[in-house]
Order: sequence, then structure tokens, then C-alpha cells
Amino acid sequence: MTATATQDQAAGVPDEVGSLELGQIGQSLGFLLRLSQIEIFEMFYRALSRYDMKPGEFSILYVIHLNPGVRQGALAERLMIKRAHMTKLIRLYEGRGLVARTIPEDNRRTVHLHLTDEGERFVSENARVFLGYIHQETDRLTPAEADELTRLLRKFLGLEGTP
Amino acid sequence: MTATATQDQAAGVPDEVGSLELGQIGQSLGFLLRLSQIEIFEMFYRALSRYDMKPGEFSILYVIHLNPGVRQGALAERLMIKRAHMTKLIRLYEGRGLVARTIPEDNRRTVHLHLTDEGERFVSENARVFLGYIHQETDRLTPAEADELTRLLRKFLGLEGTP
DNA sequence: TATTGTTATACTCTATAACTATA
DNA sequence: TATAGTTATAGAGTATAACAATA
Repeated sequence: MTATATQDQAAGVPDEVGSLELGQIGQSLGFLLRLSQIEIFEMFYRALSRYDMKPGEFSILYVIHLNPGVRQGALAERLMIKRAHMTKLIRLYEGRGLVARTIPEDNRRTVHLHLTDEGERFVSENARVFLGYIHQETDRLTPAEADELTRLLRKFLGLEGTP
Repeated sequence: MTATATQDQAAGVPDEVGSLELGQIGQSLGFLLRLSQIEIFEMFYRALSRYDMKPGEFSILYVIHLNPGVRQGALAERLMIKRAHMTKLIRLYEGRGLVARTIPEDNRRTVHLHLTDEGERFVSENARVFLGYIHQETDRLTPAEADELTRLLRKFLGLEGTP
């Protein structure tokens, strides 16, 4: 295929998408991750757009749900969201009545987060469809391959052995 | 670890990042891809920031280099970049003297792209360090695991068997 | 002096839709 | 009428730096 694509170009034949040569970029983890993420987002919106819930939004609320009282900075670090950005997001969820912020007496610099009753309701109402979707993400792979893919990504991220 | 994190929270013990419970989100391909991409970008800028070259920028020029005369829309589709966005990028590279646009006589709706001499020079000067970087992306994995990871991502993307 | 969160600002990427030229 | 590219506009996500409060 490599030779063909280049020959076609040399011969002035208009290429089509499928025959486009990617070279070593096609083996780049960064390139493949970018394409995969776009693909996942498109799948997500095809499947779940009617639920008016973004992946990032649900993720943050879900992790607060699993870790009531989590410190805002720790949440940001784990989710690789900058602290300044996390402030905006949390204030947004607070404004929507989903998250409550508390400042503990023993360290008044920190902010602890938990879900309001409405936030808990939001998570439990959406968890089934959202978490169910997670298992459909990898339709093109066998179950064993899907497991292996997540295992490798977790190892790449140094997430092995963590919850 | 699941029980511990929750217990700690219930006991009011401030959690730290490493003990944060991610639940099923930690198995989500979308979540892992997002974190992995951030990680790759950070590695990239740590390693290559002095070269004043962004991954996306090099990718586009490299693929034009491999497919001289490629139609702009085909390039956009393959790289999953919206046509409107690709127009801006190509105009930018054209303004920097790296890319030339030609409109073929037989179909004057289309734009064919190729690198200028300076564009070719840019790619050949940067290819070694950029493509060399690609092979360092997966330091935390064994070579076999890195191969398997890219293979699985390519299969997920339906890129198997394409160049 | 270091940590935690906040505010302000700006930039990149991307989406959408309307538009032009061409087929 | 459909296709390819362009233009204009807006929004999301994120980065940076300066700042305040607290330790």
C-alpha cells in the first residue's frame, strides 16, 4: 500500500481517504489517542446526547459521589484538570445545586466536596446509562482485547494497582 | 482499596490523590484516553518544546509530504479535522511558505496540496527528532506491550490493514 | 515561605452555519 | 442539486499569572 499511494500521487491520480499514506505517524501513540478520543466522543453523542450529560460532567460528579468530602485539589490532580479550571467547574455545579463545598475548621485553606441530595439523584439516575455505555465503547474489539487495551492504558498512565 | 477509600471518607479522613476511588470510570476507555493524551502531550513538550513544533502541525506537513498532491478534504477526513478548520491551518502554513495549494483544471472545486521546498526542508529537518520521539512515548510499557497497545488502538479505529 | 483555591485574561481547538464557486 | 472549500462567529477547554487567605 505504501508504494501504491506514493505512485498514485506521482502519477497525478487523485487520492482517496482510504489510500492515504500515514507513514510512521500511523504508529504514533499520540496520533492514535487523538483519533480514538474523537471516535469515542462521537460514539458517546450518538448514544447519549438525549440525556443532556457530558462525559466530563458525569465523571466529576461520579468521583465525588465515590469519595464524599474529597479535597478539590486532589480531585483536580487525579482527573488531570487544572486547579483554576476545577474551580470554575465546581462553582458551576454548585450553582446548579449538585455539589456542596465545605471548608473544614482544621485547615481553612482547603475545600471539601460532596454531592447534594440532588447531586446524588443526578448520579444515580444517570449512572446506569452512562456506565452501561462504557462497556459498549469497545464494540470493535473482542472482550479480551478490550480488557487488554484498558490494562495497557492504565499501565501507561501508572494507574496499575490503584482503584 | 474500594472499601478503604469510602471508609476513610466516611470517617472524615482527608483523602490523598493516590487513594482516590475512580470506580467504573477508571475502566472507561474515554476516560483513560483523555488522561493518556494529556500525559503524551506533557511528555512531548518536556522533550521537544525547544523545537517550536506542535504535534498536529508536524503531522499535517508529514502526511502531505507522504502524499504529494493530496486533496485538502481527504487530508481533513483522514486526520479527523473539520474542513473549516483545515482551511485555516493550510492557509497558515501557506502563509509561512511551507505548503502550496494548486487547483487542478479538471475539477476546479478541489484544492491539491504539496510542500514547498521550504516545507520539505522543515519536514526532513524535524522528522528525525519527531519520529524518534514516537518510539519513546511508551517508556512505561515493554516493547511488546507498546506494539499491542498501538495494534489495539488501530483496530479500535478501524485502521487495520491501512498504511 | 509554601499551600490552596480564586480571579482575570487570553489562546487553541473545534463546531456550526451561511456563503461562493464549481460540477 | 450536490460537492469542495471558505468565511464568520461562537463556544468549550485549557493555560498562565497574579492574587488572597491560610498554614
